[in-house]
Order: sequence, then C-alpha cells, then structure tokens
Amino acid sequence: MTTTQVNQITNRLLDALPFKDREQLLANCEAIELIFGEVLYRANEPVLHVYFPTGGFISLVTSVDSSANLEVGLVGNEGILGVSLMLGVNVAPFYSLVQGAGSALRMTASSFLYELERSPALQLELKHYLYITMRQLAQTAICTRYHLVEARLARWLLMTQDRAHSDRFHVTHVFLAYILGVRRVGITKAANSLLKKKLISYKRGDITILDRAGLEAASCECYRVDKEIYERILA
Amino acid sequence: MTTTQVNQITNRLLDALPFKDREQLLANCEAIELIFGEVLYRANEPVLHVYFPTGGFISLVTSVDSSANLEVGLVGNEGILGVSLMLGVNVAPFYSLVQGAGSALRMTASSFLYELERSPALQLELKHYLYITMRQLAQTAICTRYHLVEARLARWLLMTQDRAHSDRFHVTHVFLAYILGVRRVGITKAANSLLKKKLISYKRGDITILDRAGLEAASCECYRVDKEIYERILA
DNA sequence: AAATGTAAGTGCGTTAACGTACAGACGGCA
DNA sequence: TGCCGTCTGTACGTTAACGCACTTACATTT
Repeated sequence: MTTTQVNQITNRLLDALPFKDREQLLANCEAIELIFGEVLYRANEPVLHVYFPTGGFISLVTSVDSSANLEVGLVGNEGILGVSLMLGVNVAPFYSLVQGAGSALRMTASSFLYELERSPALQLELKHYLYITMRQLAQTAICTRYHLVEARLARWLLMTQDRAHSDRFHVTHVFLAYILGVRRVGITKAANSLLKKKLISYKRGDITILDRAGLEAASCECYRVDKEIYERILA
Repeated sequence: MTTTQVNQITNRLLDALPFKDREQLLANCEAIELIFGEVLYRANEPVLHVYFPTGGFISLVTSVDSSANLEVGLVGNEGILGVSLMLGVNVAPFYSLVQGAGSALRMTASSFLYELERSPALQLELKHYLYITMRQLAQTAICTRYHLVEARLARWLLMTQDRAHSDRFHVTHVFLAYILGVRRVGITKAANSLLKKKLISYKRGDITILDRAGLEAASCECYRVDKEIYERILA
C-alpha cells in the first residue's frame, strides 16, 4: 500500500506513557517495516511479537465456514497488535494482515511481558485498549448486521484514512470485498455511488478521499461511536 | 423465565479456583436471585457489582441507531458479568439483561477489585475469560453476517440450554427476534422449521429441546467453535 | 361464558445483497 | 506496438430477509 507517508509519526499508546516507561520500552523495541500483504499472525497460532504501528496498519480478520471472512478490527498508530498476550494467552485470536505498509516498533513476546510487569502505566493503558477493542468488536458486529454496504464502506475509508495518515491509499475492490465480507460487485456499486457524490475518487486501486465531511455523513454512526469510545477511555 | 432448576449448580469459574482463593472470594459474595427481565447494567453507565451466575443467566445486548439491537454475549454459570472492571473501566460496555431467572453470587465492584489484587489465580482465570469473550464477540459478528436465521436460532437455543441447565425454558418469538436482531416473523418461520424437524417444541413461550444432537446439526458451526475455544483456554 | 391480552401463523409486495458471467479499461512488459 | 493480467463496470435472475397488516390460537381474568 502506497501511502503518502508523513514523517515523525509515532505511536499514540507509546506517546502517552511517562517518559521513563517509554524509554525503557523503546530500548527493547526493534524498528521494522511492515510490508503490504504480510501476515503477522494466523488465528490459533503462537504470537511471537507485539507490534506498535507507527506508520503502517493492520487488519484483523476472522473466518468461518472456511471461505467467509470479515474484518473485525483495524490497528494503526492508535493501537497495538498482540495485546492479547497480556491476557495470558499466547495464541492469536485473529488473522492479522498488513494492510498499509509502513513503520512499526516490534518487541518479542517475552520482553513485552517482562516490561509490562515493570510498568504499571503501560498495564493500565493496555487494559483500557483492551476494553476499547471489546467495544469495537461489538460495534462491528452490529454494524455489519444493520448497515448498508455503502455506509460501511464509508466508515472503513474514514478509519483507514486515519491510520494511513493520508488521504490517498491503495486498495482494490476485491480486497474491500474481502474485508467487508461482501461481493466484489457490491463494493463496485457502493464505491461508484460515493464517486458520483464526489466524496472519493479511485483508479485501479488508488483511492483518494476528496470530501471527508461528506464521507462522514455517508458513513454510519459507527465511525463516530468508535472514536468517541476511544477518546473517552484513553483520555 | 421458568427453568427446571437443578440444585447445587455452582459457578465454573469459582469452582476452578484453589480452595483458599475461592473461600476468600465467597466470603465477600452475597447470594442473590436474578429476576427475569431485570436490567443489571445499561451501556455506558457505572458497574456497581460483578455477578457470578450459578443458576441464572444474562444477555449482553448492544444497540445502534436507537432501535436496532443485537445480542453479543450470553453469561451463565460458565462465566462472570462485570469482568471489564478488571480493565480499569467502571463503565458497562453492554446492556445486560437477565434472561434466565436463577441464583447468582454478587460482589461489589470495590471488593471485587480488592480480592482480585489478592488472588493471582483469579486474575489469570479472568484474563483467560476476557480472551474468550473477545473471540466470542468476533464469532458472533461473523455468524450474524453469514448464517441463516434458522441456524443462528439453533445455536442460540443450544447456548441457552447449556446455561439454563434444562431442556425447557421460557422465551417468546418477540424476544428471540430482539436477541437475534431479526423480525418476529423471521423467528416464527425458523422456529416452525425446527418444530417440523422435531428438534424442538414450543407453546406460548415455553420451549422444549427435543433433539439436542439434531439441533447441533441444524446450528452453524459457531456453537461448536465457541465451546472449543472456551475449553481450550480455560482448561 | 365472555372479554381481554398475549403468542404465534400467514400473506404480499419490497429490497439489499447474492452468484455468475462477461465486457471494457488501463498499465506494464515483451 | 501489441499483448496480457489486473481492475472496474454492467447485466440478469435468485434469495433471504424486510415491513406491514391481518388472522388464529390460547390463557387468564371477570
């Protein structure tokens, strides 16, 4: 995914930590690049590292009936991937796929658990992040049930814009269909509708957000709800 | 909800604790009766108590657009209600409604947090329970998206039978419609189909499971998946 | 025995999304 | 310049579920 990368992007969870805790944590992190399409975890397989995305972002996908898929979460520089380790389970809950190339800080599972033990501030923050994750899972469940594809697409584009830190990113209709759990043609139809309203433009996988406010109006309330919960809990 | 109550039902999470931890915890619990239809939490409002159901059980419901609802969890004697307190948030994530009358053990939020501090065994167990909850939320999301009402109904009946500890319980089509997020008529149709297959019988809200194995076959794989995760993580 | 309220069943047109197939458009590579 | 793979658009019949209205069935109360 080609995103117009803004430099100096850091991770919001790390930024919110007290200086000492952050330094201690950073000392144990390794800066890496997330590659588009890279699979970080497979469901039910071991979690070897946690990731604090700074520039890149990751889709959490769940599957059923060995062919039906659905994105249930999106992790960018507002979050962390692998937080379920702190629940004492080293098995990944979801298939985790790099959706936006970019930088991240990576830590081994064992040093994460060790540092977590040492930093109550990190503990509390990540507990809050877990709570947010739970609520977002429920929000996704009800959104997927009730909202039209067009509104869900608008929501997804907004969430992705936030995490890509750019109003342009690369994603094809086929991929969006996979993420939202609908037919590719369903995406084409919805995307075309947003195009006609001049909210977005796209060409062979390169999407540009033209009118963010308009997109927010076209999206379901779930975008706003998610954001509100995040801000309220992590404030 | 009238369930043929089996005596001596205890809570599986409590049972799994070491003797000392359990005794300590029980000393701070109050035995109460959950009343059918009682609202234990409202979303975004304070959590004053945690509940370990023994006989009764509780639906977790999320809402959107101020009229669309969906059950995202079911808590019986295999679980605990209010576990999100351990994430450092005292605001309820979901509307929590007593769905099956029966006994429970209740603890104030503050003594729960105090006892949690003192019992690493309880901490670990509830962290595992949180992990399970996350996975079940995702399972519900994808199930609601892809599975037919009849299969979802079968799944719900099985989950409820497990938690009611009885093959008979009270629930109307109207209520099921609310829980599964479909029209009442959709439930009538699905229930009628299960009736014709002689898997269940019902009359004015009294449902009886006639053929559990048959119901399992009629349900989607989500019932089995949920159960497997629970057993694997809490074993 | 009648009245009332709740539960469940039926019917009918509507709709969003489905599966499948095919055609056009674009871009990189030979 | 022409080819090929990928991306997007269109078309057509199908389907599960929708909204709404009405009927039938049952149980409790008076």
